[in-house]
Amino acid sequence: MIELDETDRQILRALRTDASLSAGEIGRRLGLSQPAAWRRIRRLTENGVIAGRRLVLDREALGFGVTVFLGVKLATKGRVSLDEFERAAAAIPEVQTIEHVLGLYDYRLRVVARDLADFERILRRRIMTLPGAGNVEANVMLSEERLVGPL
Amino acid sequence: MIELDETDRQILRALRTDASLSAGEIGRRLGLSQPAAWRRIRRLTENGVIAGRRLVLDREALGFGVTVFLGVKLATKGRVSLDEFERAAAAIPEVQTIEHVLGLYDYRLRVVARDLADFERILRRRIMTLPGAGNVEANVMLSEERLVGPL
DNA sequence: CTTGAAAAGAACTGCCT
DNA sequence: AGGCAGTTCTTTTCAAG
Repeated sequence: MIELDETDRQILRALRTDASLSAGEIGRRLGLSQPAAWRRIRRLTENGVIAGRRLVLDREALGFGVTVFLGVKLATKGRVSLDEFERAAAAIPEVQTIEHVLGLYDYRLRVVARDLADFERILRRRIMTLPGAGNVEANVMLSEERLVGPL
Repeated sequence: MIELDETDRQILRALRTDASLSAGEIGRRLGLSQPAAWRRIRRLTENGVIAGRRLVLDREALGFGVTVFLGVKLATKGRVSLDEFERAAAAIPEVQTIEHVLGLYDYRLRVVARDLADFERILRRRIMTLPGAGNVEANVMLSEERLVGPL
């Protein structure tokens, strides 16, 4: 675990909302010089606190109107079947994330589809046929609020 | 829905993995000039396909070793209680995302905590006391694979 | 830590095919 | 739509306090 001071936290708070902010702009907001802010950002990147910068795409604009969360309980669980399941799930283009979890389910999948008819096709042809897949439970996303989380 | 050609898709594929790539670098990879790539990126941003650029933070490096997915079924559901629930949930710092879903649950929450003891504190003190919260089901994240999804 | 300056690179503009 | 040339701005590094 890496120790951060309050200034580092403020930098991360600003950047996680908008990663396109320049070091100069960050510095202006926090009362730091441009090089000071830049050095801190570089340090946070080097020590791994900043793991990357990603584009946020508008799924609706891309024609994916439906997002579904799947909870999958495997029928048979050996180490081999976990790897097998993950590889097969990762090969489905509509699957956005694969989370291995402990609890009622074994895996949580985030799946996008053009519409519900498209989702049904994916569910029947791709998800239900995943190796080892037992019970599958689905929740259709109505709205999402992306918060930032603690810092 | 916005129509994209194959070049636009290639640009998005490159940027969604690493949003810090410059227009020039993108152009080099696709055999486009820097202004051509830049104009396409601007167009994608203006028409809303690119919704933003976000930092990816390493939660472990920040001292949050535990991520838990909660499925929450509300006890009473009126429009008022949905808003109330969302506002109260959003006020919990450890809550990273709030998804309103249709299915077995009403809400899915992504929660981070320093460790399991910390999570128990959050669950008992903050989650269980959310207005309208009925059944709460939890899945502890073991590992996560972030894929990109279709394009 | 700061300021200032300089070099490199990226962003942006206008004009051309 | 794309390319080329040029301008402006930011990033990045360095020197010095």
